[in-house]
Amino acid sequence: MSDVKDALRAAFARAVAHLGATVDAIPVQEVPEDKPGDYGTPVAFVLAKTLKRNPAAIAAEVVDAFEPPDGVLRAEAVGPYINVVLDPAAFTAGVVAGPAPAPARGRKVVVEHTSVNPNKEAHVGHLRNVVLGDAVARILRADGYDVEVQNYVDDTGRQAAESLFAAHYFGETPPDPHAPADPGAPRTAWKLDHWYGERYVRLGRAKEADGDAIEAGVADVMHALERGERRAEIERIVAAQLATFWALGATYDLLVWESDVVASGFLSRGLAVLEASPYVERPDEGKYAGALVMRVGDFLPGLEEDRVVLVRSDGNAMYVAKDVGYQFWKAGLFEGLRYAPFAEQPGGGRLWTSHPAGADDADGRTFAHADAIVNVIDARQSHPQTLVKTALALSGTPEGETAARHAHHLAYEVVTLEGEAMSGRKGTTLALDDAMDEAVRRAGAVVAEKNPDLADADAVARAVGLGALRFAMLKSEAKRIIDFRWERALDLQGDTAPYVQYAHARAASIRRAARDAGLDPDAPPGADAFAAVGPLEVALARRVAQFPEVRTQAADELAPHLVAQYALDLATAWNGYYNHRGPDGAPDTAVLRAEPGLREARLALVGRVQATLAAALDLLGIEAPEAM
RNA sequence: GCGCCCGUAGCUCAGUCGGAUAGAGCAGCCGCCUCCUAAGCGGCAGGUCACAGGUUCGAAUCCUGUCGGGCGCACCA
Repeated sequence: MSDVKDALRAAFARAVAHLGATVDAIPVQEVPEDKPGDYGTPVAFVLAKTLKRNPAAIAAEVVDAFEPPDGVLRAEAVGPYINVVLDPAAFTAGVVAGPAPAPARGRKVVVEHTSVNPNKEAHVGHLRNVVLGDAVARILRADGYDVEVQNYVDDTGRQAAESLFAAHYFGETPPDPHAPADPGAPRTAWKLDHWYGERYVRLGRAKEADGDAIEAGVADVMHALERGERRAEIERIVAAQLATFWALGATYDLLVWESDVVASGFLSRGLAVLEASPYVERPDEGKYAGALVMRVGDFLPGLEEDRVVLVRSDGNAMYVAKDVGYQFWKAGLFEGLRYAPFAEQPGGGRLWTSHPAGADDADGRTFAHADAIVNVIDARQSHPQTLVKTALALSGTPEGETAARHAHHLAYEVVTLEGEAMSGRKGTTLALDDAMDEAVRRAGAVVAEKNPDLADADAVARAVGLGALRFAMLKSEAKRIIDFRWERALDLQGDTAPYVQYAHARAASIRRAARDAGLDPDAPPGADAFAAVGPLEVALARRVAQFPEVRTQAADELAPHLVAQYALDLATAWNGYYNHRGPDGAPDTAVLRAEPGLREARLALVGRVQATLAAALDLLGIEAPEAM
């Protein structure tokens, strides 16, 4: 059924061959609304050039030679276009039977996303990273790839050190993360990421008056972190952050700690590989004396300074060098991380973590060894990401070159807040937890108003509110700047998740009513049930049939917005079908009141629509309520 | 200065790797619930696809240039 386009390509190719011509790839496209036919091809234009003849005449000849595949009635020439008319019964029945399962790709993709500094609460800028990465992982998995989601924890960085030091500096003791939360108290009083974040911002302000002492204290904490002495504290902050991401519906396979990457020797081994490169050197004099630098000018033209520091003259590695080691490991070149369970995730599955005291294997599970790597990282980090990739390519090793070729930086643009840049350092952010609370609150108010008798009102409010938030981050391309504004992010009508969810609930409602009427909505319709379906059903079924190719394209392009746009299109097609009226002004697409036979066919189509809406939403990490 | 990204309706965005009359949502106006969920549907209005060249049977889409906006170019990450 979704293979109709493939079948058409083949059929067109045979007809074209009949004219003694060949075309490498025959485009098959949907026919515009008001033109005759369902699918069509402009291939006659291409042939016109080689055959040096009128495209309309060629189209007519192709039509003559065309033998319709199953599910297709006939072809007709519409000017220079060649359009085909589907057999409504056969096509609709094929769509209702469901799509072919996604092929097993036999390739493993490691998706790294989230990677929020473990020193403060996540804000709505991080929301975009989490939601984008989670959706990409879901899409790749659904499209047949073996997917592993990693979340990198920069536990040796300055930011983590500042938060830990801030608590000490202000003489405050962090709250017990297991103590029951006081519902009335602000999160900064009991949720550890918020608690530390508040101290972190306060410490930033205190630097003006007491900079030297703070600097010394932070440096001490950084050294302690490098020795792994304060890992437990960072782990508690990470756990607090994860609670938020889990509530959003994201899950992970592995936390990779920077300190473990370093301790496992990936940094030094990565550097050893790079040092063998003719592009890497250690100058004795000049401004880079004593540092290890990489010369990238041949590969990245136009740089003011073509040398990049990998290891500082004081011996400390730069982020780029550490990341090269990490990326090598992802690609399977290095071994040696140890693993321990970190948590059982509400969304499913055990979350593992790298850990110095862990085991060599994780219950028989193998991490890394990626065939392809996707790094979901802010577009502002494009430059260092390019440097990492260049370093892999410059390593002179086939593995490094392969890793570079299959590493993708999924760059997303910033999220501004009401037109203003956010700063975690200054504390001018909107906490993700607060945004989620507000989204659910607003959705709850609408649920109470629209459907006061709804049984699972709270669960529906969560699904709708969080769905709206996620959808707002996903519906346009990653390279678009998003300005977070309450009215738009939490809008519940128009091009939003609730619009799609509502269409889903409406379909579910019909199936419920069918059950109440003694029908089995899951029973396959009889062989001749589809005889009475017409153009309205075909138009809807055509939309449904697009789903697998949308999913595959979204996977190939790492572009969840394609799925979001498709979900809107399918919901629109379904709503239009549902509300359709005949020439007499009376509804003409009723399901349960249709004559027997047609009734079963429509009911089955509605079931397929519902399943497809739910599947599309699931790729975006959005729940599909049965009622709302 | 150099590099990357963006410029489509008043606003926010889609636009099937060059195809048919450029589509949605929001905002505005007009209609539709004795009918399976009106968070919905139909209609009206709104466009020199930033600008100028070029390639092509055909360009919002590809190439060159210009203008406007964002980001990046540390011994930070």
